[in-house]
Amino acid sequence: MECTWPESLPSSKKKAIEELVEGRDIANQLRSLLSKSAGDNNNNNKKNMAAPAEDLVVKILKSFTNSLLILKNAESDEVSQIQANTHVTNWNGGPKSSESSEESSRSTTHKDRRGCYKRRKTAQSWTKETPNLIDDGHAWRKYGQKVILNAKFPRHYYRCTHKHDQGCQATKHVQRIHDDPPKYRSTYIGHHTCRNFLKVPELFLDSSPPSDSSMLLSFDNSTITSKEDNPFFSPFQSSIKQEYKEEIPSDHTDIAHIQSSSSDYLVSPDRTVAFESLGHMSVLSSTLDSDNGDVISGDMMGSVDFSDDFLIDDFSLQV
DNA sequence: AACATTTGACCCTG
DNA sequence: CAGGGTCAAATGTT
Repeated sequence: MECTWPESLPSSKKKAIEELVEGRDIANQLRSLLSKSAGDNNNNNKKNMAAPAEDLVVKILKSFTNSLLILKNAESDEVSQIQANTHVTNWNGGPKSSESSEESSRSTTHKDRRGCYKRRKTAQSWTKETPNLIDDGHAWRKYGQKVILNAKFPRHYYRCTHKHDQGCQATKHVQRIHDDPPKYRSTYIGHHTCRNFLKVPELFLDSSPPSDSSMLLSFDNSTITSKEDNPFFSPFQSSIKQEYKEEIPSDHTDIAHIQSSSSDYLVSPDRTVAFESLGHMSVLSSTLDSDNGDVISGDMMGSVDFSDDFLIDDFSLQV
């Protein structure tokens, strides 16, 4: 499949974005409403608040449903689920040569002492670029570092910590690609089959205004992505301990600082409110199962790892 | 002691 | 053969 995100958004996607923006706005209203409600919830106005909140929630769900339908009907819909507006810049779903350059086409043979050395053949990969080093919620273990030709910075190779105990084949490599405005390109290869990351009680739906520092799932700057795909996914767990230390700019030298700031993105009371309001209203599954099911459970599913709780939350919201 | 990182060698592919 | 991905011994950290 072609993996590069089109230069100009198709009109259907623009429409989808409009819908999502509307959904966000309504969610903002809902948030205000709920916060007011929470402010004086020991009064007797529970019932007053319930009706308009419900109405707004219905609007949100409808808006998201429309978005999904639009996206589903768009060409290359599987990409759109992931890439619309995100930092993801490339998706390698099949034989492709530009960026990953890692496409074996021959059989691999084991050799002696390196034992089970086996280069991944057809694993899908996708890249994203982030200005920060952000925990993505998985436990990664560094297994190598290479100086790359024509690259100013070495490339760091990570595999899932649970490669051995759970057979998780996910790997990634991260390379700093810009210095001044720090920019890191992460390439994820394969998907996680482990379930190591801590469950996230909140839904990371950014229903807050753009002024909010939250980035995850923001419909302005990014979109719903899988946890795997989203660099801001990781809530509590710092999965990469000593990553990038020689490349981190002076003001980011403190790993702990970086990780805590990523947590700031993630733990947003606003999103918690949104989740608690919406989480039980999952309606989408039927739509997705009937139509997008192939996308979810197929290759894309495999590569992006939608098989977790977070995925469920995501799609529950999108209705 | 257990686990993670570092690092040079090995291996694969173009 | 060069470049890049992976392995695993050595070393560091908790």
